[in-house]
Amino acid sequence: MEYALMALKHFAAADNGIVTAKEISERYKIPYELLSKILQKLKRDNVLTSIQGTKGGYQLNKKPEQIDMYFLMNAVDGDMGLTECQCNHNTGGKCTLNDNCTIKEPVSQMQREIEELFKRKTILDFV
Amino acid sequence: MEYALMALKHFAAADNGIVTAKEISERYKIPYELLSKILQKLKRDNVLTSIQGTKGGYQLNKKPEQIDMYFLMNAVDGDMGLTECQCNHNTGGKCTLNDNCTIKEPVSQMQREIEELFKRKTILDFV
DNA sequence: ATCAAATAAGACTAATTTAGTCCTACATAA
DNA sequence: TTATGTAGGACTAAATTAGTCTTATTTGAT
Repeated sequence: MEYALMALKHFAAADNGIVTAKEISERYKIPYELLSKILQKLKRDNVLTSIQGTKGGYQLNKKPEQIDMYFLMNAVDGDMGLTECQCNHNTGGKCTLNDNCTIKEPVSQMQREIEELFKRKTILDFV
Repeated sequence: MEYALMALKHFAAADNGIVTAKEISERYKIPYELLSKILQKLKRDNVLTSIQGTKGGYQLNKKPEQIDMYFLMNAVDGDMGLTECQCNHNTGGKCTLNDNCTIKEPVSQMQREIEELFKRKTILDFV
């Protein structure tokens, strides 16, 4: 996650310029292949666009203020959740405790509040 | 964490009564030894008191509204943090990226906001 | 005294997750 | 045709975590 944020901050500062994975990797001492994977995920979720070949690289596809932390965490780290069951709450989220869980409602309430907080934070807050 | 919350909800409902690990474990189908460990942690951090021997068990040591989620997560799951470096921020928190980290300030700002949210939530919200 | 029912706690296991590496394929500008 | 880039799958090693096993200790009751 921190790698994604640092990279996106860099893209935001580069202001629509094309930047390569190698540049970012060297500049911030982030393992190249690991960073590549992260940038590919960001591309897959349309946060970045990519240009292949020589003179290729990545480019922001959204304004910094349009990229929020909730979206980012789901894109980069996978579903985020307060508890096990809240993790996949948007993919049908099965609760392993089933009938025995006594805290479904307050937990999902809290999950909503966390999500709101994360949705309010955008890359703009990181530049 | 969910086990701790369910247990504490049960204690709150039992209203200062003594409850054994076995009771809770059977009632909610929580593995006995695992639950025991959790209750011991809660005791270690003075959320519960324990009474040994026959007729022993655990008892709430604070009012539900005095037990907040931030404290709880630290007690049960260990330090909680948005990022690696924020995890042990109260134990000197070393950042593995050192000088290369470009997002220290906004990350710790966000960490503070998360902590505030967690501190506002107490067991009272779960009963 | 002894027994049963409880907490206390350390050592261990198995499964999962995750950071990071390795390798190969493909795209493209010069 | 070559150098430089993205794309992506397979793999490894380390850390984490849920859960188990075992042993010790406390204490009320018979």
